[in-house]
Amino acid sequence: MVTLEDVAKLANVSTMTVSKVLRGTGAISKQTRTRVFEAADKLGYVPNRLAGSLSARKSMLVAVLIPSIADTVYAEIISSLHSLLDQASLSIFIAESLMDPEVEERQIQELLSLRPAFLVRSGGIASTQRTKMLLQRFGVPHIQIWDGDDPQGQATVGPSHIEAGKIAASHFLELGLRKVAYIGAETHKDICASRRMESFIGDMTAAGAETRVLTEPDLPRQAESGELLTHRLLEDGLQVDGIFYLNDAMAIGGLRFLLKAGLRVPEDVRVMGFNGTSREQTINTRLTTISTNGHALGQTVAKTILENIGGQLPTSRTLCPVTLDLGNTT
Amino acid sequence: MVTLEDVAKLANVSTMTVSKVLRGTGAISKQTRTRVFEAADKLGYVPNRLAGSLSARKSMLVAVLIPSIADTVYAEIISSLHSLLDQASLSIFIAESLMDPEVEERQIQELLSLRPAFLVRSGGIASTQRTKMLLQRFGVPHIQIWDGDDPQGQATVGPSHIEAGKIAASHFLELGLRKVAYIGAETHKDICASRRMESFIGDMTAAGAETRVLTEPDLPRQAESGELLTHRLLEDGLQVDGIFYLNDAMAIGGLRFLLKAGLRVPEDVRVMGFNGTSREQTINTRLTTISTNGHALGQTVAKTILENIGGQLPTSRTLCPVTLDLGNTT
DNA sequence: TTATTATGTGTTATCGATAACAAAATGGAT
DNA sequence: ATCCATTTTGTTATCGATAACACATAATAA
Repeated sequence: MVTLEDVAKLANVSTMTVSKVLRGTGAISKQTRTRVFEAADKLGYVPNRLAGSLSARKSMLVAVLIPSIADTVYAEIISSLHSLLDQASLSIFIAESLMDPEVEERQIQELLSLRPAFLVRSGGIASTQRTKMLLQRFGVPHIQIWDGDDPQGQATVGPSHIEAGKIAASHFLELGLRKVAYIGAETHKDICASRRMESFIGDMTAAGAETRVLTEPDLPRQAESGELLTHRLLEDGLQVDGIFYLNDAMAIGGLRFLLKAGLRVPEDVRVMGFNGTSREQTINTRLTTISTNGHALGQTVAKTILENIGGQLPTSRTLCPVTLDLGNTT
Repeated sequence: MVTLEDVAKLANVSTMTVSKVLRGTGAISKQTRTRVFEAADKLGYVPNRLAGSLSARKSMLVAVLIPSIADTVYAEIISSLHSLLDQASLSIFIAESLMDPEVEERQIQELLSLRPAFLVRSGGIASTQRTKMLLQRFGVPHIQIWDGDDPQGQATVGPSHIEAGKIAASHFLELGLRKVAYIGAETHKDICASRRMESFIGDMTAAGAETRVLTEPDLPRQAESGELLTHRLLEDGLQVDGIFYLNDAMAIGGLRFLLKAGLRVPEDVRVMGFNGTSREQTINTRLTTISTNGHALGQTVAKTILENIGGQLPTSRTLCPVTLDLGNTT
């Protein structure tokens, strides 16, 4: 393995000089610079950032902890985050918390063991006491994303799920709906979803509408679950004129079932999703949904990181806009 | 920051003893073990893996380079990879190549600077000469995924895109189609897509069918592009009875356009996608598609890594199955 | 010419762990 | 009590860089 020293020997300078040249710090004459570059190039030298970070007591790593990489929302955020951080030579490493506080704790420990410069962590789950202590003790600049309503991190970037619920409610109310349902899954773990549900149900109830909540723990948040729960809702003989789903996938499953059951959407029942991830995928139906812009969120996070790298990350809160995307299901 | 030494002092032993206890190596008496654990616990010690890896000359890092994190296929692979590697305390860090050989080269360099134990890299693009040299020189165990037809890595895991194209062709031929088109995008960069296209067109032509290829560089591989290119195809006045799309998103866009244009699917035109990512998302239409199992792929990769960690990664090739998912568009 | 700055370049200590080997403690067996 | 084999613990060197400062060398001023 080629080291700084090998390059130094070939270029006939000290390792320190090579280090300076390669990082562009310090004052090195043009000739030695080219000599060093040539040597490094000839040897195919790739710096060892493990050693570098250890020595400099600062790393170029950004740790990201999200519930699931396979979830489009987070994937989009990370992708956008990556593309900006990349320009600053910051590497991203990721872990999944699966919405489980215990897992989150373990993962954060793993992540911290790499001594990242920043920790980007999805909020929305009830972190354990130990997790909070760890974060505090380590003093890593810590950005919480997704749960914009809860300013836990030093910086918080995310949509307000309370607002999302309000938007759904006000839209349903404008349409004059009087009997509505919320259909979700795993509500006990997902604080963000709970916020949407509560503010939605709260507003609807306050306006005198009849409400119903259907959730079931340990149900994957997929189309089939939407179908299942919608099926259950209808079985109960309940007549609803609007359903707000946990996410788009479940809304689509629900739609599937409603149409199969002979109901007309939006004439008989109106349907609203959350997340806007399905806009791309549907053919005739454009789901009415409340969407957040993952790309923008990622950008904001990246900007926050780049602006504060090396310094103190100030406490701040950025609320990302949530917008109502009118489709043809309401 | 708490170090090994702090723990050692508190437990009244040497750092080496602490190191051994925490890693479970060497023979340490039960009492010192508990003493060390208690001390570590009290101090909230989290090992510094930068230092550890540097010292042990081996890291617990797995580098992953894929075209795009936001792409469902890859996200699924990484997610499944993560969940297995996690059990072995292997951390994943990722980078996007954007299907650009230059970017790939830069990213690989960044990734190698962390001295990963394994490099998982998506094939399907034409790597630069320097990239190949780097990989060889570094001798990192290197697993190529996605392009199962091209055994470039020490281990290759992926579907055969040639087979995928053949499956599409044979299905179309069984249905008696005589005039078919392939609609794609960015074909010059994406070798995998090219393989599908070529084997599809090859087989169709060999069977005497009339074929047409419509691709355009620098077009995002999204629904809109599918709409656009399908529009263009129809404009040309060409009558086709089957279209094979680059991926599901584009197929869905295509479908959207075909239906808008008053064509019946599958009666007038048959449509086939690739990837099976949309099964979840559609409501009435189940797109006929050729799908690969990203989860299984990730598992295979993880297994390969876990089995060969610390040792030599033997050259191997695992072809992942591609299956025809019959929907109602053919 | 000598003193005084800049401008380059090199020295030494250090970061936080682990490997490899060395030393001490323990426990029978004689 | 002595010795050898185990079991347990500690020492020293090292991994590959960087920080901080020290030392040359060249450029400018007095």
